[in-house]
Amino acid sequence: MGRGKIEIKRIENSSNRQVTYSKRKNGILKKAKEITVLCDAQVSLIIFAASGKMHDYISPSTTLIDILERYHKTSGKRLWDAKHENLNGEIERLKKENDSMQIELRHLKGEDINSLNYKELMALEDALETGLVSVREKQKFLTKLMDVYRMFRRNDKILEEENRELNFLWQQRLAVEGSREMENGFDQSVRDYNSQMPFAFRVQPMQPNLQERI
Amino acid sequence: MGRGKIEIKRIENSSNRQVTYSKRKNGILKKAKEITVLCDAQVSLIIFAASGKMHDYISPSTTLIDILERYHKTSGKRLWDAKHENLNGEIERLKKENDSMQIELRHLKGEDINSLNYKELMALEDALETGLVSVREKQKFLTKLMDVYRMFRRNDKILEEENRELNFLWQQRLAVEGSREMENGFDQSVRDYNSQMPFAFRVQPMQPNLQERI
DNA sequence: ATCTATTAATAAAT
DNA sequence: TATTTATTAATAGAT
Repeated sequence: MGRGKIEIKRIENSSNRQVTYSKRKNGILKKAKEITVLCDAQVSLIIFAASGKMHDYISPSTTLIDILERYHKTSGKRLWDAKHENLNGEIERLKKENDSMQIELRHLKGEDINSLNYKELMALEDALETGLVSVREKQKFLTKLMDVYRMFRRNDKILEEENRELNFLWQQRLAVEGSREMENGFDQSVRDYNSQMPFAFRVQPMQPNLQERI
Repeated sequence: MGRGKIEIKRIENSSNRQVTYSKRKNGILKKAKEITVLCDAQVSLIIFAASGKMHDYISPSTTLIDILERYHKTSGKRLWDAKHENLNGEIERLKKENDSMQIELRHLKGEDINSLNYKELMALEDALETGLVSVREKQKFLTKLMDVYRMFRRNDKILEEENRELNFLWQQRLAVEGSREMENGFDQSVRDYNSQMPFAFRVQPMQPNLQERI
C-alpha cells in the first residue's frame, strides 16, 4: 500500500526507516483504538522505537496493571513475579537466618534451653565461657589503662602544684628585683626577665580525652 | 476499507462484532510484526476480546518484562512498584535486624569487643554470667535425671537377675511335679500350672526411651 | 472460511 | 517534518 510494494524486512535507509516508523506507529495506534471501540476489546500496546522513544495505548476501560494481571492469569507466564519471587525468597532466607540467630541469642542468654540435650548444653557452656574469658581480659586491659591514666592525672596535679609554687617564687623575685632596679631606672630589664620566664611551667595532661575513649 | 465505510463505534450485532474482532485482531498483530521488522521497533501488544480470549505479540528481540521495565522507566508510571517497595522495605528491615543480632552474637562470643566501652563490657559480662548460670543449673538437673535413670537401670538388672532365678526354680518345680503326675496321667494340670505362671516376672524399664530424651 | 468491492494505509515524491 | 498521491493492504459484507 504505497507507491510501491515493499518487502517486510529491515529498512536499511535510516531516514526512511524513521519515517515509516512514524507513519506505521500512528497506524497501529489507530487500529488499537478502533478495535477497542468497535469490538469491546481491551488492548495494551507499547511500542519502543529504535531511538528509545516510547508510545503506548491502553484501552480506556482498563489499566495496564489490570491487563498484565489478566495476562498473567491467562497465560500463566511469570512476568514481574520472577522478581517478586526473588524478593520473597530473599525475605524467607533472611527470616530463617533471623530465627536461628534469635534462638542462638536466647540460648546464650540462658533462655529456652529446655529443648537442648546434654551435648548441646556443654557446647553452649563452652561458648559462654570463651566469651566471658574474652570480656574479662578486655576488662583487665581497660582497668590497667585507666590506672595508667589516673597515674598521669596524679602526676599532673603534683606538677601543677609545683608549677604554682615556682610561679609564686618567681613573681616574688621579680617584685624584689623590680623595686630595686626601678630606683636605678632599669625597668627595661624587668620586661626582659618576664619574656625569659619559662613558658612550660604549666603542664597539660598527655592525652586530654583519654577518659572518653575508654 | 470494505464493501462499505463503517463508523468507529461499537458494533451492535454480536456476531458481526466477533467476526470484525477476529479480522482486525489478525490485522493489528500483523502490523505489530511488520513495524518490528521494518523499523527495529520493540512492541508489546496484548488484546483481550470481550469474550475473555487473549492474544498477544511481543517483539522477539525482547521480553514483556523488559518492555515493562522500560515503560516504567520512561513513563514513570507505577505499575507493580507498590508491591515491590513493600518487599524491599521488608528486606531492609530484616537485614538491619540481622545485622544487629549478628553483632550481639559476636559480642556474646567475645568477638569484636574492642569497640565497646567499659559500661557495655560490664553489661555483656552480666549477660554471659546469667547465661552461664542458667546453663549450669540445667546441666545439674540433667545430671540428676541421668543418675535417676542409671539407678532404675541398675534396679532393672537386679530384678531381671532375680527373675531369671525364679524362672529357673519354677521350671525345676514344674519338671518335678510333671514327672510325678505324668505317671498318674495328670499332664493336663501341668499345662494349667504353666498358664498360671506369673506373667510379670520380666521387668521393663519405666521409661524405655529416657536416655534419648535427655 | 473465502471472496471481492471498497475503503484505509502508506511508500515515495514533493 | 508535513502533504500529496499512486499504489498496495485491510477488511466489511456477501457467500
